[in-house]
Amino acid sequence: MSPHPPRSTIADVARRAGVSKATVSRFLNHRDTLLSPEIAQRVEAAIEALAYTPSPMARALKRGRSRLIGLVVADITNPYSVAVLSGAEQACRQAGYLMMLFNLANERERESVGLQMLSSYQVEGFILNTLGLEQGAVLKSVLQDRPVVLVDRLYQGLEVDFVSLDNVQAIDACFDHLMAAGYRDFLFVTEPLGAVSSRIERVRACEARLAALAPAAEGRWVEAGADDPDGLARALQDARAGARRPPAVIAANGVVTMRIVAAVTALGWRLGEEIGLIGIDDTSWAPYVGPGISAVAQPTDALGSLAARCLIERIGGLAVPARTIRLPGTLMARGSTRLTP
Amino acid sequence: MSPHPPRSTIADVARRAGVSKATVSRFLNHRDTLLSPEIAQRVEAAIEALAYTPSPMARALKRGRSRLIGLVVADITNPYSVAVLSGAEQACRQAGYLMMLFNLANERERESVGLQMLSSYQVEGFILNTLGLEQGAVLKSVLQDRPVVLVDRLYQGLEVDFVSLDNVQAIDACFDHLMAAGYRDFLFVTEPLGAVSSRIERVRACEARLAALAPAAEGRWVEAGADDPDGLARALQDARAGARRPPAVIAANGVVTMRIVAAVTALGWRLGEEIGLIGIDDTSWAPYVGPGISAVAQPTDALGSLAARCLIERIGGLAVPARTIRLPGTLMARGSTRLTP
DNA sequence: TTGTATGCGTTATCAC
DNA sequence: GTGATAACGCATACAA
Repeated sequence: MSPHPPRSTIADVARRAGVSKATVSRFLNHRDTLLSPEIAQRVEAAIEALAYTPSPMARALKRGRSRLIGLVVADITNPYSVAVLSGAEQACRQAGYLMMLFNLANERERESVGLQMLSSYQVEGFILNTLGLEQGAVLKSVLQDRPVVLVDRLYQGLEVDFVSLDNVQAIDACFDHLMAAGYRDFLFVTEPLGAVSSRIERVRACEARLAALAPAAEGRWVEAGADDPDGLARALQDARAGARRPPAVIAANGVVTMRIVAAVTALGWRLGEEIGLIGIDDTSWAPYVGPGISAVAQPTDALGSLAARCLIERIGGLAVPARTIRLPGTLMARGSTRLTP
Repeated sequence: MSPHPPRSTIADVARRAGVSKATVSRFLNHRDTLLSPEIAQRVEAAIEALAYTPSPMARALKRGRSRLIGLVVADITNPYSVAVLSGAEQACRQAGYLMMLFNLANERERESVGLQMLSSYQVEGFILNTLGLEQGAVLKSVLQDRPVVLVDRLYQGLEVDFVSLDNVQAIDACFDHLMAAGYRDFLFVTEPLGAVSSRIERVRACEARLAALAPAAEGRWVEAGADDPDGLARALQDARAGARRPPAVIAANGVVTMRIVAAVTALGWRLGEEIGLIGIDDTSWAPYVGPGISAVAQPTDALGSLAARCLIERIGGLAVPARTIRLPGTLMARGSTRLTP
């Protein structure tokens, strides 16, 4: 008695139905055409009886196509990544693809490993949301001309479809809201820029808007890593010190928003009183921290499903130039930007 | 010119190195033994030159073993799931396994689909954190005697390794802390019980403790689904109405904690003043909502990596009776349970 | 120590 | 319409 009652194969089905393997295969793949109803019946019954399921592995080996899509995320701990992932996964599933996930856990050494791994599983395409440090050339070789779509982060020298938040619109929305609320002194806080395009874009958008607003309003930006909470606290204090009225802080994403909340709490300040706060990424907790934290919600679901759809189109053979899709964010005004003069 | 420069295979390597395919295969699998250094050199060089990577698919097909582990999570949107996943993924990786993820998105129809899918990819074992509604018998058939370890949620009629928070200890820790803080009136809030064993265990632990504490303390428990915020609000009001001093609410998990925070906010109450709150699951935002929310932190990383390790032991052939591993939680005391009489 | 041959579960190309 | 048969990329029993 074998411990693993081995899965039934196409051969088993063929035997039981009294037909050839080829016929069973035809039933599986071209059920509609080329099959006499009587035989189809028998095959179907045999499949049913044996609880037969095709082996995607063998199928992929033979066909060269795996019905697999590879997703690389920078950090699955980030709710943004998960939200995008959910959207993408749904779209993939609807199109009959399965998603293989590779999480970088923010370690850039893992980037090429992940790509290799996914690649070796014959994924038909990649959705990438990575650290962006790999060289374009290296990247291209492991990608092997398979379709790629980038989410949120652009790769230098890789001209492929790109789906992302409209960072300029999002930053502008923050400033519009803040100006209307009466704020005139600003501090933009981002994670260390590195080579991450979305971070850079947001900073640039911020600088541009600040330049346009001067001299009615003024501000600057700082990087705040996880390792230096004191630096962030000092930056906040400086912002307050140099301002006539409460300044407003703009957080580049949800992670930074949390760090700012921590710093503000440590300083004993109240959001919306001593300091204003708005951030990109609307998190589940934003409404309940302090007086509620204002935020620009990203259309994460749409981003994910669009990315998947673009990729699947490419896999299907679509050959148009690289597309860039920018989706607008939605401003959620809450107490943290209700300036009380 | 073909669009996909096809990946090089073992045959290409063999040709380039001037050896047989078998030799290359030996180099790959038994590098240490059975190989003359000179030939090994040549093979290695060829592999390098061609950037050859073995096809895990073909390998799995031949060997019957895929080096894949299937993980089914109830809801990837839940940070608890992600945290466990991270821990498990790391352990798998260290042991040379790749994890295939299937997210149920809380839809129970997907449960059997997911199992089938993973199963068809020849995963060598399963880590399951599911909705728990599938029949044991059905389950067994798709599992096909492959090793399984359950995380957080027990399956009726499936005697396999199980890794989870020590729910009794966690609930007791809550009560100990709450009693010490001076609370005497309690309300335990859980997601609808359904067939989810962890929810049931926590309620039972709560009932037991309440019974032991009576009549010095008293309380009850309620289910609070996402669809009925009013019901939760009423339950909270009832709890306050019937109590001499502020009652304490115990949330069965992070999701419920968030719902309670929303309800308390809507009622205009302050945590730690009109009402106490402690919850299982220490979330990133817990320290920053109101005066900070007390919580019992789950050792999510350890849970995940233990689950993976157990599974890998089983895959390796370990044949001991089903093990049950319960890890203690860690109480984080914050402002929400600082009773101010 | 190395090469030859076979088969893993499929699909595709031929015949019939 | 349907059935042999080869091939996908690899690992292994066996022969040399």
